[in-house]
Amino acid sequence: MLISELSKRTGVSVHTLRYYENYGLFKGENNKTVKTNNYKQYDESLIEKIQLIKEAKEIGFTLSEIKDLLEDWFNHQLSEEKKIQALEAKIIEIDSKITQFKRVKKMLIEGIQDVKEGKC
Amino acid sequence: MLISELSKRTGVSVHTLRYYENYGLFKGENNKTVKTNNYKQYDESLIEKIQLIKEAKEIGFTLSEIKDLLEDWFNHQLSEEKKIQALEAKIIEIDSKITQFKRVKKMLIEGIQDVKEGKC
DNA sequence: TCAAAGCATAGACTATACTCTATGCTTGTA
DNA sequence: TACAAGCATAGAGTATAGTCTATGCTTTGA
Repeated sequence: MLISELSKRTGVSVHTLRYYENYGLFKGENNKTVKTNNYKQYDESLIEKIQLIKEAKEIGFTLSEIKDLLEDWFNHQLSEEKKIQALEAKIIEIDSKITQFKRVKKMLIEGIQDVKEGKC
Repeated sequence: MLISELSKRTGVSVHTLRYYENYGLFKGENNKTVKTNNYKQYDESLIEKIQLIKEAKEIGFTLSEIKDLLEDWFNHQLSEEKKIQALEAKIIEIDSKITQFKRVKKMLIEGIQDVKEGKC
């Protein structure tokens, strides 16, 4: 598919998709059978990849982190073991982030208590 | 205390503290008994407040969001009920963020499965 | 007492992640 | 076939959150 379809199907603007592509998060391919233009083709599998990028960004991962993860994940040179290590490292990061969220939640709950006791 | 002590005790640089103060996250007071300078005094209670700012930032809250929350929380004009509402709203946001984290975690776990099955 | 360290304000600079504009070529449709 | 819409690259502009520099006054300690 071309970039505008990718944009429609992922909900990410064409501009942003181009930015991501230049950043190195994914790559479209020039269709070599067509010589009159240099339009890029984007693979069906990118839809899922871009959904992951969106979600990862929303939970605060930087593009740089996402890039590193994707590069490991889809690197055919990398051993299965190394890929799993990269993914597991991210899962551990997520777990510690969740812990941090719970800590802030606790602070806010304590804040509610303080307000109820007229301490604020 | 003066700003450098506040910096040491919170681990936030003097520059960043000034940035936060100008942003409106908290306020130091000029000591009116001293007329030779305009050094600002920072209250002991700010330490906890700044810890909260740090944690909230680390979990992805913007300074603008943090400002709004603190303004409600420590606004003496605001009713107890409204304060609790503001705090509860943030707690709900945190819960939905945690859900989102778990969703990304699930994606990564599925990624590990795919790698193990040779799908990547 | 005088120099270093600390305080204040103001403004310039940086990084990240977009977002938009300009320009030019290609494609598709009335 | 003409012209709007789509594609591409390049580069400028924006918002957030710092981070740093300049300047000048004040305090403190050898």
